[in-house]
This record gives sequence, C-alpha cells and structure tokens, in this order.
Amino acid sequence: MIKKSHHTVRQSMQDRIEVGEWPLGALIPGEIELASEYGCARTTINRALQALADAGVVVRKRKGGTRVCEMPVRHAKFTISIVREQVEATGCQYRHSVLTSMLKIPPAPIVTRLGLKSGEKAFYLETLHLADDRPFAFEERWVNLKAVPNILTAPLDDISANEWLVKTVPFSSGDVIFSAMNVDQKVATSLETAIGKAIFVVKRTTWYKEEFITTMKLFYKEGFQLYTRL
Amino acid sequence: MIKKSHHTVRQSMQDRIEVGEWPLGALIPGEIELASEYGCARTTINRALQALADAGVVVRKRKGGTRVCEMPVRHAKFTISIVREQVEATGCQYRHSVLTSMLKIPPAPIVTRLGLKSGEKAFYLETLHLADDRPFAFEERWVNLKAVPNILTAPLDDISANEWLVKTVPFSSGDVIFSAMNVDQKVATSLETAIGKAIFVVKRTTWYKEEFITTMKLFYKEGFQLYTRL
DNA sequence: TAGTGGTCTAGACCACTCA
DNA sequence: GAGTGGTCTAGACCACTAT
Repeated sequence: MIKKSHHTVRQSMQDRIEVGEWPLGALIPGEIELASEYGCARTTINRALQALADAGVVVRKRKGGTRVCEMPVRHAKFTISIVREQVEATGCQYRHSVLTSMLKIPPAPIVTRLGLKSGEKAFYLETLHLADDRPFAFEERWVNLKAVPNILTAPLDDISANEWLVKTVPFSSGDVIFSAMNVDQKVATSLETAIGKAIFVVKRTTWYKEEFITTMKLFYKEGFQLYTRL
Repeated sequence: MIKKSHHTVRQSMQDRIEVGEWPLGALIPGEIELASEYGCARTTINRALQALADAGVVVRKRKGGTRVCEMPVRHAKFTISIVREQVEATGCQYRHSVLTSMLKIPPAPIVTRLGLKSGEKAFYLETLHLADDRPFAFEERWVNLKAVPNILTAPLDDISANEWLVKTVPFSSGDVIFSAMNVDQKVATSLETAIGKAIFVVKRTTWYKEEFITTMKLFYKEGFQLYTRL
C-alpha cells in the first residue's frame, strides 16, 4: 500500500522498473494484484499502465499480461509550431517578408501532390522569416486555390502564410519530412549563407478532409538544431 | 445521442471541429452536457476530451471550459528506434562493423557532459551501420565506464553498442538533437560520400538516474530523411 | 464563490489471445 | 476455455480559476 493517483502510481512503477525490481522483459503483476498492492481501484492502475505503454515503457497484451519493454522504444515528441513561435522562443524579434507571390503552374511533382489538372495554376509563395532582422528560415510554399481561394486576399505581409493557414483552415492532417541538403544559390542568397552549406530542411504537406491544401519547404539557416528531451 | 466508446466520441468531436461546427477558438459544451448528448457517462467524454487535448486539438481549463485550440499546435511523434530497426524497416539487411574501440581521454566538451574528472578515460567507439552492405550511418560514441563498466566485455561485434546499451541499461532519460552538417573527411570516407555533402545528424545523450551513461553522434548517409505523419 | 475539469471508486461486461 | 487488459457506468469528491 503506497499511494494513489495514477500519476503517483505511474511514477512508482516507472521507478520499480528503473531500479531493476522489474527487469527488462519481465512480466509485471496483473492489474488486480497491483490494485490491492497500491490500495486503489483497478481503473487507477489501468490508467497508469496505459500511460507507461503509451510512453513505450511497457507492452501490454490481453491474456499475455504487461511486461517491461525489452527494447525501450522511446518516443520523441516534437511540437510542430509556426515559425514565428519558434523564433520568439529563442527570445528574438520575429519578422517576415514576402519575396515572391504569384499564380504559377507548378512543376510536375507538385501537380501530382496537389491533385491538380495539368496546366492548372496554383498560388506560389516565397517567404523569408527573420529573427532580430537576421535571416532565420526561407520558405517555399504552394497553395491549392481550390481549397483556399481566399488566401489571395489575405494580408500576407502582416501575417505569414504559415500562420494564416493554421488559423484559418479548421484542422488538417499532414506529413512532415526532415532532411539535410546543400544549400543552392537561390536559398543561399536569401539566407545570406555560402553556397553548399549544409542546412536543415523541413518539408510539410497538409490536407483538409482528403483535399490537398498546401505543401511547403522550410530551409533553416545553417546551424539550426531541433532539440527534444526523451 | 450518437454512440459511445471514447474513441468514437473523440472522432466525432474531432469531426465536428473539422466541419466547423465548433470553430477555432470556440468554447465547447461542458462535459455533462456532452455526456447527455452522446448518451454516455461523463468519464467517457472526459477521456475523449483529454485525448484531444493531448493531441493539441483543444485546450482545457478548469472553470474556463474546453475550447478549440486557436493555433492548432500539432505534435509530431518520432519513434527513436535503434539503427538496426531503422534499417530493417526499409527492407534491407542490417550489419554493423566496429571501426574503433578504445579507452581514451575525451575532449573537454565530452568531459563536462559526462561529469568526468579531467584526465579520466572513457570508452570510445566508432561504428559503421550498413544496409545491404552499403553504408547507412556512422556512429561516434562515448560511454561512461563508471556507469557501465561491463560494456568492455560486451560482444560488440555481434550486437551494436547502440542495441547493447538499450537492452542492458534498465531505463533512461535523455535528449536528442537533430541537425545538418557538411560531412568531414573522416565520416565521408566511412560513408563513402564526397566531402562536404550535407548529411543528417542526430546527437543523443542518455542518463540513468542522474548519472551520465553515453553520448553519441549518428551521421546518416546523404539523402537520409526522417518521416512522420501528423 | 461557483462552475468546470481532474480524478477515484466499485462493479460490471466485453474482447482478445494464449494454451 | 480461461485469464488479462479494455472500457463503460454512476456517483462522488477535489482542485483550480474565472468572475
């Protein structure tokens, strides 16, 4: 009998794993047994164990019981925030500047991705994000006008397309790809970087209810790092 | 009265947000009201709403109620797996090869990070990870011998240090840093890449109960991408 | 201070899966 | 078939916080 509250219980159980009382791969007592041991309802134990399972610390199977994960697969959680917040989080002043804004027939891969007809135009944007007036990231973006026609009248000089879309489109699914690339001349110029420098790139595509909305590439200034705790 | 099961309820509510029935920033009905609407217990509604809050879709405050998140901060969840699993996930055959393995006095930044005394040695490892016998990633690792002395007798040719540590050390916290860099000569040689190519780098440091265990850098072959769905 | 979410409980039934 | 986790319920009390 220790304490209650699924948080407390969770922490306690995690400790027992760390201490080695429950070794890697070991089978943990059942929920009912733990409930009586901790002197709480099974529901509470269940919550705690589900949280641990969610964190990848234990694996649960019906009838199989709960066991400590042999290969602790840790989950890193990134908050995909808008660039402005990223900049402001570093204590810098955010500003952005629209470099290019036009209707344009996108290249083939984009056409496919957006589900456009060939020859159909989309909205193309190039934006420079600045931190304390120094280049922070360069953004290339394609927007599907069928999905978001009113972006043409949005005040994109005041609010970045990034932010406008997030605030306007109710909700969306999407994918994110992180990679590294050697910066080309165009991006290098905007970022005031030497050509060929390795930079961190994030590609993101978002949909709203199966309809493509936008795809973008974000080229971060050299030296950018993405940090997370496990 | 629609259905039950917190999954169903969660999905339903998410739909109502997507459809615009509950616009961005709007206040959602209270749990009791929703419970009667959905014809289920308040607990069930609570679960669903907590899940949505966890996903960053809504924000909840006691007395303030639940409202749709104005700035939908999406959370990307990465599974920090061992390299072998990463390789095998692509359908390739995994193999690794220990290039260097020695006791060595680490450079200053590492000493600080590991909490060593100056002049104290640590275990240094260089490992090449291969996919179908082609270079996949190059790993540099420092291990704190005070924390894990028996790594010296581990069969690191059969099982990578990466995997051995994960399987041996009960549990640990840590941090992860993603970045991009221009590959230097040493790494380029191992990865069979041209010097200066942009590669994706992951730095990871792990602790076990406040004690430093290991720090490593993983240099991925050029072209490597980290993918996630939102 | 009143209202909302946060959590606990005790009991129940279901669903999966291992043997 | 039996055992374990998954989930629901109805009621209760607590904790935070907006007003």
